Amino acid sequence: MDDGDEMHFCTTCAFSQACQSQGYDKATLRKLHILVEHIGPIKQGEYIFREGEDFNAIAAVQEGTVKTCIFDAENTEKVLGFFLPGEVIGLNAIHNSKYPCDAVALDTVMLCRFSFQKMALLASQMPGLQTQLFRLLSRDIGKAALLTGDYRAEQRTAAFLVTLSRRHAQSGLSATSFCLAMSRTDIANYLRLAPETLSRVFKRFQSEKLIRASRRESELCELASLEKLAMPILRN
Amino acid sequence: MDDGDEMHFCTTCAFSQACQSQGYDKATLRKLHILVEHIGPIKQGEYIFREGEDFNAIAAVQEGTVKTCIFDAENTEKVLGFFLPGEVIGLNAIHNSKYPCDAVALDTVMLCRFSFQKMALLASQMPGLQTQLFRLLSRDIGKAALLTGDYRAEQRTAAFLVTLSRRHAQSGLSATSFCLAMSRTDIANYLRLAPETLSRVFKRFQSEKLIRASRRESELCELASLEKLAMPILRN
DNA sequence: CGAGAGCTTGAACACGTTCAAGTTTAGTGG
DNA sequence: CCACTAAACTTGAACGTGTTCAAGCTCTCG
Repeated sequence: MDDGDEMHFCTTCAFSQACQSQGYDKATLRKLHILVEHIGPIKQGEYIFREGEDFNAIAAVQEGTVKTCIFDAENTEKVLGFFLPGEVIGLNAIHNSKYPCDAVALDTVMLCRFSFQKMALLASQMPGLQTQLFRLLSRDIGKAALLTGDYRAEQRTAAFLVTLSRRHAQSGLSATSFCLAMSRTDIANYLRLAPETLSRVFKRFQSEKLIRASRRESELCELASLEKLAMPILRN
Repeated sequence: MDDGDEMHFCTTCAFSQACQSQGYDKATLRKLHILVEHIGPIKQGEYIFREGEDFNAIAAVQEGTVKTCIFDAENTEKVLGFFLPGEVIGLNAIHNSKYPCDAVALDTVMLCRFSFQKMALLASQMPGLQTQLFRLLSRDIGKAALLTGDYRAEQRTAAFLVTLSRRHAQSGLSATSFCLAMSRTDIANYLRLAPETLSRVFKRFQSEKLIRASRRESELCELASLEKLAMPILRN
């Protein structure tokens, strides 16, 4: 891959975006681009990293969807999160140098991988990059809010859909019509609901014309109503 | 306050510990100590920061206990966390330069405050400090695990007590006997349980001789049993 | 001693779970 | 192209845990 490609490729990465907007010279930017490792395509079901493995790199999702999960004491899967294009996985592995969860590709995934050590070193020379990293980490701290609460199944589901919608929109995609890469079971697991409950909520939403969902295709017909439902969780 | 005092004071801060163990020279260390602002005593019920305020500093708790919370859409309080001595508040405020929650003193609190901007700048020159900051942030990402799950009230409560015990032990205090700075109501709120439910769980634990708790004093008589109960949540 | 907040206790209720059976879907080989 | 299979999803009914509501208790501090 030549420089041009790399440059183009990396504009979708949060890191590069941040640094480019800081007005660094091309030589410095190149240092960042050298760290980038273009990984993929990773096929559905393949692991990106596994719990307990040594941490060495964080990665920005380029394409596809990644699921993170752990197996609890009874060896049942617990879904921790979903990562869409533009989002970064591995940040929770820094603190004790081991990945604390599995990361699995839900569909065909392309990644932008960075050696964290080298990136941190570079961050010392590029204040913008350091700030960006701190921000990225800080943002993830409060992220679990969706799960962190005794909300109704309807509210949880609405909040999930709204969040997904907003994240899609941030990538410039449609906010009201998208394709879910994850199964109902995974969503239910993530929302800490029984699959049966989620199924019933989806049905109710459909009968109330809030959404139209066939299998994986989803359309949010009344985003405003969903946002209203999700208010207690998302607070905006 | 003279330098000696400051030095002594700061040995309990995670930052200083990290940097001292890196073998920095005294001049560099002093740069870090200059950033420290010694705040307190803050009286029970006083706010350390409020939601929406501009972020400028993070702070390590020196003494006492801090509660973080927000008010949800229905204007009911939602407790997000408790911070014991040695723990750092404000990390979740970095990403958009506003505190996303309130921080309240639950008893008399002493703080070590750092301008984050200056600290980040210093971190560029001190790789050990930068690493420490990244670790601190990364550690908080997965921290909400206690709330993030559809666990039984007993398991939640056990996990809460065990976590508290471990955090106490880390400060060199007794792991089995301590004084809770927070009210039952706050604990219940934090664990997303009704106060009534928590009360019943405490009663059950006492009748099973797992704990002895009078008002605020708590004694964990069978830490092993509690840890077993909490296993599904804490995973060790 | 009295007032008020915090905590406890009991009984009815509700939401989501569980279990069991049925339906749809996607993937496979004849 | 269709039949077959396994997995995912849906539907219904009984159940259980935690909530809610209402009342009573107990500390603490004026």
